[in-house]
Amino acid sequence: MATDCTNCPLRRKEAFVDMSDDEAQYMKRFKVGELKVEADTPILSEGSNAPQLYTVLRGMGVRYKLTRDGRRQVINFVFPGDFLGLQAGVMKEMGHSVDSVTPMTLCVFDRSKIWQLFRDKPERAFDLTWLASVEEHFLGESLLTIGQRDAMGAISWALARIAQRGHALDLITNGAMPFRFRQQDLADALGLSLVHTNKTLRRLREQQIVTWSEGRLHIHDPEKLGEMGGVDIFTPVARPLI
Amino acid sequence: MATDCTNCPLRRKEAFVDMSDDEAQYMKRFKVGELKVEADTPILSEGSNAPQLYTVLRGMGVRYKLTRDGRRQVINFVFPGDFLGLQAGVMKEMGHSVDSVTPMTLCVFDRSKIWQLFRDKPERAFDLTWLASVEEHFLGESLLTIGQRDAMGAISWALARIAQRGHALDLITNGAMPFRFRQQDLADALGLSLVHTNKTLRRLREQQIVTWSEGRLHIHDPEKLGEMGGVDIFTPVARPLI
DNA sequence: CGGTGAATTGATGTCAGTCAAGGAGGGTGG
DNA sequence: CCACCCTCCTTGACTGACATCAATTCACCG
Repeated sequence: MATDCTNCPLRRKEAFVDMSDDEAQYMKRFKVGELKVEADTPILSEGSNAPQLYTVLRGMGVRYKLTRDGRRQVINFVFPGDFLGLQAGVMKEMGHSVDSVTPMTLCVFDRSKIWQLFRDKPERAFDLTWLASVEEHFLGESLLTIGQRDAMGAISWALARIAQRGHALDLITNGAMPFRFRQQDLADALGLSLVHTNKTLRRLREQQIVTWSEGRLHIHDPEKLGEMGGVDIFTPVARPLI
Repeated sequence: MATDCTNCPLRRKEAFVDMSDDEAQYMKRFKVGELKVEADTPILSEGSNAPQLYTVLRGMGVRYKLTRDGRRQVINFVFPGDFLGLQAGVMKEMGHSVDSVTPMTLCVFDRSKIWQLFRDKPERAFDLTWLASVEEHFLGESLLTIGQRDAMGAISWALARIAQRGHALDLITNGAMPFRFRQQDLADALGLSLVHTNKTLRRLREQQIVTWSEGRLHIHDPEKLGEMGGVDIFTPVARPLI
């Protein structure tokens, strides 16, 4: 039933650095199961100390934090191949929550085995640090965007990043990829209001750059989008798969 | 001349998780030297692949990124005990630049030895991942602040975090700590204009919460500041020292 | 003692937030 | 099968927090 790591469909995607058969074999022992969740389900919760770690096999979601007065900051969008729960794995607790947005399939790993991994497989331990660094790198870019760029620039950046990710994951067919988030999710990711996000998306649509409707993101002009967002859509960021 | 890791003055600070003598002994071999830089000196630069990694022994600095049009986003403030260059250590390149703001003393490590560390000292490798996670955790909080909070909330948060760090490092004497940054640095950290930052600081001063002048931060009302910023100043975040 | 960089303060402008209302689609139950 | 409700998207009008512009002060320094 569960997908065998050695046959993991994600392994061959351009989004990830190569994983040897040997490594896949090792990860197979590390994997304790598979979890399917439906859309809009909490997966990890901020402040908790989750006993399980996940790699996203299928589906999308959001990482987010909440303020005391209920405002939400989306940290980033979760795509297949993303590793969830690392913070709980090494620190005491999660710094953010994760919810599914579409139905998801998750590979489940046992948190208690993470230490084994550091002891037995330094290459994989290195990959974990690498992954944390990729995340840190990305968050720095988010910070730059939210702190310094205007709505048009911010939304271009976010959509370009998403398109880049979609491209690396082979999700794009006929210039479009599935993207079943709400405008509110994007607004919360960029610190913008829903209304202003909507109006900015309209401008991008009118300029024939991207159209986002009915859960699909049509990238009409990837070059333009990439240039506006400051992202090279066709050059994926190398990241290891856990 | 150079400080011996086993006698590192940072080890005993509350800011860091305990390091055994054994570990300190190991780090000593890992350390290749010490570097002194004066104020306002570039230390690492975004996009570069630094051959050396540093732990801050003394002094303060800023991590930052620049937009194409020259705007600057300060990622965070660098304090003693911070580890610089991890991104270059595991990925190809740095995601941000680092400049000194005061004179600094840096412990220098050789990037090429980082792999040895993963192979020989899994505990220390684990600490590296831990460190990256702490950083990620912090950046998530920054994102929440910049994206969702207003100027007063954001500045309170930033100053409370700084006070928390200062407290954990024993930098506070008579309710004040050295803080030789410019208002522009804080403004760039929070995505605010210099003018608005200045006016907000004035309000905090008038309310007898904090006073920042002549390179010193006087925290008159830590409870209030902590509450406004959503930070418990007297409970430091546990982080490993590398 | 002119020059430079930082802090400060007031005046003015604007980007984006908030408020409000309508429309489109989907689900449900009477 | 249609009325009702919900969620999400869309659009217009108004408002406000913060940006920008501009000028002054002060400290330091060669």
